[in-house]
Amino acid sequence: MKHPTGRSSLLVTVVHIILGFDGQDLKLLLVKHPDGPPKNRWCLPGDRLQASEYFDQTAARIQQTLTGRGKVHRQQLGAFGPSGHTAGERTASVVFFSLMHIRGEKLFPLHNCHPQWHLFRELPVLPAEHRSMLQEALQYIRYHSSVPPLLFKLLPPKFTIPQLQHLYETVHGQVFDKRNFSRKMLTTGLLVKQADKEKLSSKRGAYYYTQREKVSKER
Amino acid sequence: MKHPTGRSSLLVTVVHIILGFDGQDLKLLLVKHPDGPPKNRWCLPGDRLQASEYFDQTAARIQQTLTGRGKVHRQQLGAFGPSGHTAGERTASVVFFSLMHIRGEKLFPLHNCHPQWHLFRELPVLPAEHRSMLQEALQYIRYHSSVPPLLFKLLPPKFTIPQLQHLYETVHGQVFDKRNFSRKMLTTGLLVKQADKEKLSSKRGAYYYTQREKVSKER
DNA sequence: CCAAAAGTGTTATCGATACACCCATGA
DNA sequence: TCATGGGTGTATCGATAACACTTTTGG
Repeated sequence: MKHPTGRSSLLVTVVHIILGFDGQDLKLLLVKHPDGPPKNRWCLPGDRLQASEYFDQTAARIQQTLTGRGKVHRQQLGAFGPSGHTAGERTASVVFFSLMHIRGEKLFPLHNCHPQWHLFRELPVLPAEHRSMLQEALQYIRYHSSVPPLLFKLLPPKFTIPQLQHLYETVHGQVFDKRNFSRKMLTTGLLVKQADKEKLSSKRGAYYYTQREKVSKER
Repeated sequence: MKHPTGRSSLLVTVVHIILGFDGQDLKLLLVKHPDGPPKNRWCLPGDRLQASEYFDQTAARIQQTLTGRGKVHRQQLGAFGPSGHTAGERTASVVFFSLMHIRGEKLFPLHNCHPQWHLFRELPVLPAEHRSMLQEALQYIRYHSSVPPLLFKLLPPKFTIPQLQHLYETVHGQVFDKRNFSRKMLTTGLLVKQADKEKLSSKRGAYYYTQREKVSKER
């Protein structure tokens, strides 16, 4: 597997784009470094590989450390860079993204970086390279959100169709017809209607749904 | 952009999966290392980054060196590994794939590696990690071959519809209805019928087509 | 004249879209 | 009782899939 020898002088980090949905709003997990660089500026969470880690294990560890949860959807976007093209030190990043629902637990620091959920629609300005990583992630998610319903990974255990529609509209940046939307979601057969309703955001209340546990193989 | 400091001990290489189509058969470009490792065994071409190279530049250089052509479609699949999980030396690979038509020119060695086109349907056994890279590339190509017609990148300047169908069938590993196939291809508006015919593979002959130069912005 | 591959047209089905009204309830 | 958001049904259109026969020509 090895190619002509030589030791890389690259610094390789894993950057992890963590999107969350709390039932109302889409959010992005950002961290701020008190001692930088970049100093005191919000950016995407990331870390170096530890000994014997695969890239995806690093991503899982970052997420586990920050959010306390590791068993969630996660996917690699690709390798970026290396940046620092002219300088002596070069940095490459392997970028992952993850979709999780936010239960409201506390976030934990990673290497003294302060983590915080940010409303997706009101993000602070990120470093240029992080912006392009985020753009690619969004592009990927939009493109893949329909057929295998990727965005379902963002859902809390119980959710309503209007919440789900709101989520799709946020991600796609456009509005959908509510009848067509609910029909499409329902006909996937992946949603299970519950008996109880969510009554906070409307007087009538909207039925809760859960995701179907397992799609049994057809016979 | 940088994260907590420390120098990576990783060896980072770029692996490039180059698929070619000569109008008849789908082929894969493999190289054999006379001095290994892996010794005297066919595997996917690859190389280390040179100073100031981006990953995609490395991939372009590999392709340029081996085939003499650099201006072709190329895409990153992602980062693999790092392998060598237990040993001291760890290797990560950033994998690209590329689709090009084969004009029949000579191939050129890269670092003494002997390159050769192999029939896609009769590939030698590759190292395990290379097999999984190839699997992922195929999955990607199959999934994305319809909407923006990715496989068109494999086509020579002139080709026939039956050749195109044969290519699709090879990649997908299944057969398609010839009437539906040609209708779908023609209605994309991306093909331009030529006056002359290809007469080698049939008595009647099949019309040549070319790809439309540029899709002019509507109206 | 015949084998072999190229080329062509119609119908049925499915999924996607557009669109308008009634329901339940807290205030 | 009414304003607010939740829930439902129907008609149309375009894309896809299934399917069979005719054309050309080298041998």
